[in-house]
Amino acid sequence: MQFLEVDLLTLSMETLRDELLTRANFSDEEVSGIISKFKTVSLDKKESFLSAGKVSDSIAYVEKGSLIYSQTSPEGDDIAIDFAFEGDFVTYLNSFLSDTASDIDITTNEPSILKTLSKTELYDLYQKYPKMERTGRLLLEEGLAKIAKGRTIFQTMDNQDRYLFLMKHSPHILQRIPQYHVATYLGIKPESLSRIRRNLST
Amino acid sequence: MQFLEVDLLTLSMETLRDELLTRANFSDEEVSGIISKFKTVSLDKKESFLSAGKVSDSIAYVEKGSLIYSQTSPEGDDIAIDFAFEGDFVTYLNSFLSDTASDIDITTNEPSILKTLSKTELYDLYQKYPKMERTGRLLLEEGLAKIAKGRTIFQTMDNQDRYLFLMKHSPHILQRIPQYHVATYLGIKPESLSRIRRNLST
DNA sequence: TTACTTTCTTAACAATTGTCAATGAAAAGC
DNA sequence: GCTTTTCATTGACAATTGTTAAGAAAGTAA
Repeated sequence: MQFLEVDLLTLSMETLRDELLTRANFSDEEVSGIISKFKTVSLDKKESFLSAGKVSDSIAYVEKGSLIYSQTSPEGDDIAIDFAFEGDFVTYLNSFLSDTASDIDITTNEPSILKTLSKTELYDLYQKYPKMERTGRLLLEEGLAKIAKGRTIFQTMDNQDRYLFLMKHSPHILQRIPQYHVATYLGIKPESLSRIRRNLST
Repeated sequence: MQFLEVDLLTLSMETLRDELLTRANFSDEEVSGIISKFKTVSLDKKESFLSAGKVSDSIAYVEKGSLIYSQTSPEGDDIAIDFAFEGDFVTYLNSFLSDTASDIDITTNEPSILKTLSKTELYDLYQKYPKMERTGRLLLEEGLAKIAKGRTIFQTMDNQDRYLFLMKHSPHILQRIPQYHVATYLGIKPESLSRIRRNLST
């Protein structure tokens, strides 16, 4: 059991290493220096990574598991904003960049292993390894393109087409996230999603 | 008239200069070297900056005027995806990053003056001025935070609240963009936006 | 100015979604 | 095993939005 965990961590460490290596030509020592700053955090199901009211002062690389970004409406409903899976970087930029209180929660959807890095440590790394700026820029470019596409989906498709799009392009979301969270993520009520699914199966 | 235009260009040039200066400590020579690579382009109303089917191979800084990102639905309707105003950088990242054909159009909403830079020139600048990576990263961070917020609005607010949000946070859009474009931007039909406006005024 | 085009509003009806309440199924805890 | 909780589905009705078509208002050009 001990060995299994060590294997798992070793494997996961290499994943983050690959992530960094593919985006800039760091030397092995540089990559090790960067990775050594990350801290491993294990969270149970439904544990919080970021709570509304607190400042998002770190980023996390998802080694294993999944997380849900959610916002509580004035009526008290929880609305899913986004999801994160293995290989994703997690933070709430609106809070992170301006050091202001977050209006969203980020909680685990299942037991998860994260590699975290504080904002201070990240900025130290930018200072120490200027090539990191490129890694940061490339990750942000990909993230921006992805989320912009997501917003376009909302503007151009109706509810059923959004669900079909999710089935086609993000089946892992439907497999791993409870359906009522998928519904609010699509901007509709769980009952409406049930109806859409029923219509599709006939 | 000649003088007026020169004044205008000089003024506008300094705007882009400020944009660069505030995000990294470039020397005056560096800023001049960077800015000299931009080309000034004047477009009339409803002229195209990017057409669907073509690759987005340049970025543009909006010196004056406004532009509309739009997508044509399978039914042939034009849907506004985003708008750009003075001070914004314009490109379609999905196409720009992967050199694939764009599925959206970017056209001027009014006569506009743009400062354009080709992808090749931009990457040369990243190479020549490593500090540019930081400028790029910072612009992307702001852009990502902004567009992520926009998507959250879609997921958490109903149509009326989205319109009220736009009134409060982006009144310039309502002042300068035709209402039927604002409607599709909000994900609704122009007739629905009219109804919402009528309900609000009673 | 007049004529023309574009944009915005209105109304009636159809279609979709939300709301509320009840039931069934699946998962979690004991 | 059982019980309890959570989640998904269904149906009836209300509320909202889409559709279609018409006309009013605003903007453009001759």
